[in-house]
Amino acid sequence: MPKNKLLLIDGNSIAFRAFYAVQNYESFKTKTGLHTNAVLFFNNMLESILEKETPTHVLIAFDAGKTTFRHAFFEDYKAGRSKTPGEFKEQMPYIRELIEAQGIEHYELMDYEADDIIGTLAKQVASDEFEVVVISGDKDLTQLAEENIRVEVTSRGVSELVTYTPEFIKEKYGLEPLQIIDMKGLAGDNSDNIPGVTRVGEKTALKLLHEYGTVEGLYEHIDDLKASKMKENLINDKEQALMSKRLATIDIKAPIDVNVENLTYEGKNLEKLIPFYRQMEFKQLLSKLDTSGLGENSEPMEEVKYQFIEKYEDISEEMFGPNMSFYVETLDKNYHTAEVEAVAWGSKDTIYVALKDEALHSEKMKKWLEDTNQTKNVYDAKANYVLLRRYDIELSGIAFDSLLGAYLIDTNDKSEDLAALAFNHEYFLLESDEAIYGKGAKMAIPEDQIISEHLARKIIALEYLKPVLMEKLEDKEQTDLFFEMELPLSKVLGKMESTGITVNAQRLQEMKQEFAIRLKEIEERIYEQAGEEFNINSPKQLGVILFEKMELPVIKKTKTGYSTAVDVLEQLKDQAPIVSDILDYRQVAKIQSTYVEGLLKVIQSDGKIHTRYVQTLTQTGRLSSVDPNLQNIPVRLEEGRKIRQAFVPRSADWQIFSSDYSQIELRVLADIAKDEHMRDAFLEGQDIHTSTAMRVFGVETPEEVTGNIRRQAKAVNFGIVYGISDYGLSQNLGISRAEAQRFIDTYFEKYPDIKTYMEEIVRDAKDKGYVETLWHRRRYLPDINARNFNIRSFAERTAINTPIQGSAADILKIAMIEMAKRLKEEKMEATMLLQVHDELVFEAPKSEIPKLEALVKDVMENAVALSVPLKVDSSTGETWYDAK
DNA sequence: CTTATCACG
DNA sequence: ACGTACGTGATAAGA
Repeated sequence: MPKNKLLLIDGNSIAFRAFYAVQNYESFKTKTGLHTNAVLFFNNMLESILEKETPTHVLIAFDAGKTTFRHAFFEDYKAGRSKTPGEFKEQMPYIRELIEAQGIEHYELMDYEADDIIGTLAKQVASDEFEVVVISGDKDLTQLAEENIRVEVTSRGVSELVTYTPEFIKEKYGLEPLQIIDMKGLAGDNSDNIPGVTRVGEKTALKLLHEYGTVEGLYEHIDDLKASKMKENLINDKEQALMSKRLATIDIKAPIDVNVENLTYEGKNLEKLIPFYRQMEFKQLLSKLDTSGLGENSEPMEEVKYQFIEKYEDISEEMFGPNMSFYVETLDKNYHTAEVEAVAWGSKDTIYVALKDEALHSEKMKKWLEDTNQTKNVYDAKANYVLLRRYDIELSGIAFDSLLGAYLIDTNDKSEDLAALAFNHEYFLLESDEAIYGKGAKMAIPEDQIISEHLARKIIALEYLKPVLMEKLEDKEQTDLFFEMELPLSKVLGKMESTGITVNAQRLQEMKQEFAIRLKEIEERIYEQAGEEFNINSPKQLGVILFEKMELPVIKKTKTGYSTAVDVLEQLKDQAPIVSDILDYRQVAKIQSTYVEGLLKVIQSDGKIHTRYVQTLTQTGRLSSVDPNLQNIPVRLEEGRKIRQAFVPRSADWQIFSSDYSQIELRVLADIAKDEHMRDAFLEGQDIHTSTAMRVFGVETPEEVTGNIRRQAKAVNFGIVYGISDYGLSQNLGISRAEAQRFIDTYFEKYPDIKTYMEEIVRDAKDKGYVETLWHRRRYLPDINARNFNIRSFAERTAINTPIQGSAADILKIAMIEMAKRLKEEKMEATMLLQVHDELVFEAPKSEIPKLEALVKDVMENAVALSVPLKVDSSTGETWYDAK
């Protein structure tokens, strides 16, 4: 019969170590703002110990009561400890809950410490039949070590354990385990405020104990010691030494009421652990749990039933119907070029799977996908629109998209695939793509049956998700946002992505040559001034040259060394001409590598660039653009702006047309905050920054507003939108903080409604835990009640900014949908190409431009009705550069 | 795979 | 007193 093994864990000390296992515990937090770092690391540590020790019995002991029997003879026991942080305290109840869910007993005894419970039980139980393992973050426990008691002490946070057996203690200190108490008696312990003997530390104590064995032994022979300061101290502190020893002695006769037979460990309690992990938002841990046998979404899955389609000719009309789910698998994220690995469709009990793109060659499939009345339920509608278009299929009749739905429900959802998304919505039956295909270099297609089953299960997950997500959308009043805005938009965006924008590669090649020559020139000048060659692109090497070799003053540092960012270099420009050259080099090198070479690399065989808009990423509702990013093509500096000359219309007699909203965020703010002064300025068509300048700086007429004053007012307006701070504004304007604060004070005095809005939205966010746009797009702000000033302030600024930036994003989305509709109705050739947050870019036959201009203006300005007018500025040109 | 830098709204 | 503006993506270095 295998030996029994009792695991005894010091709950308090491990919890404490777990809490301090990470520096920044603010990033471990639930949506409602509860910290979870200690719970998480406690859990991880517990699991790793259980796995390593495979105990038959487990108990976790906790301290209880404010005073223990130790306080009875030493008031100041554990005094002077810094207060435990509230972020730690709030997690203690959850740690107990975790322990229960892990299927483990915990115990505490009034006025006793965990040490005493552990000591008593360990000594009771340890025998040749029962091995005992003690886990603690505290070395005190090592006094318990004996033949059948092993003590493990954490080191380096909670990641490693050091084993204390009698042999180890002998080797390390030359002591028996029990002499650990004598060592504490003499040397004391700062953390528990055990005094020990004055000026005696670990080293002296060891020396004395090697000689005399115990504290008592030492005092018996105290007269043998040579006269010394130490001897005096020992004599003076005799009582204190004896008391200290008593304090450090673990009570192995505590009146505990625990029977080891009740401590058997039989594994996790999944019924408790799953909801608990969910509450803690431990998604990683959840996904690793074996959830088989737990309710209907986690029933052990017998083999999934599906019909395997060998050849597209085998596809028949009976295989299709309305209200089915559809899924196309690609391994590469870029659906413009990705190869199709498998296609699946069907409903809960009838599922069809075909490998590769076989199914997409079926005319019946095409007919079903294109039929608006044959509704389909998908994951990532936009990807499907674009990908199917490559097979000459115009997807239509999309009734639901789980990816889009989950994003609206929680913009924070970082699910990498359908399995993770489903998991977040209580569906546990789908394996992750990573588990099926692997990742990185090891990514590969498994055998036919594995991938087919995986796809079939995806269909089941999609069928499950639709009603679940719909209900959640309804709860949040987001059904309109979903069905009227995001879902129609996905079709419009898909069209734009498929269309792509024509790029003049030759123009880019010319620029590449020119820039290469210029870089060479600047490079040589830099090397000459530096007196050596080095990698200018390396901030590290550049820092050495500028701040060590050339001894320029260090203005700012980064975590890793000297900062060489623009604002720093700008300040150093006058001190050494090399700095200007470096700035030039940086500017040109950026344009060359990111834009000229970067764009050349992504021109497809059709001579166009096809970006992908990520519709489910930003926290505010904006789009983002990847592969390549076409939303950050240079415009501010002439040098870079020339890149836009390479963006051209599809044919010679067409033109590029661009329209952008003027001051859309400030208009949205004026509307949301109901500020009459700002609203009047917009209603009267005034220049908003001039108007702000007049009010804030007390200028009588617009003519008197100088360029500089307007610039400052503009910075204040920007600051307002971002959730202003004196520091931020002072940095931006290069003024003092006090001055910046005066600007802000005056601004709020002149625009009291803006001030009220900011206060109200922050209060509202603290109250509800989230903020919303005008169209109910929601962003949760778990940090809004954080105790840490910086973290809380950041959340407060976000609360101010998100409804503004987000509502502006909503407006452009509405305009885009309407624009696509009108272009179709009017049967125009003009095509929408790009969206850059407040700007839409089109291409159109020259002859159509006047009509397009009127139409775009009408659609954009009337997309929504705010209490202030919306205004657009438009321009046309032979290239994107010329449309300015 | 993280850090610093810099491009855009 | 605390130390920052809001939202993104791509590139090159250097662990």
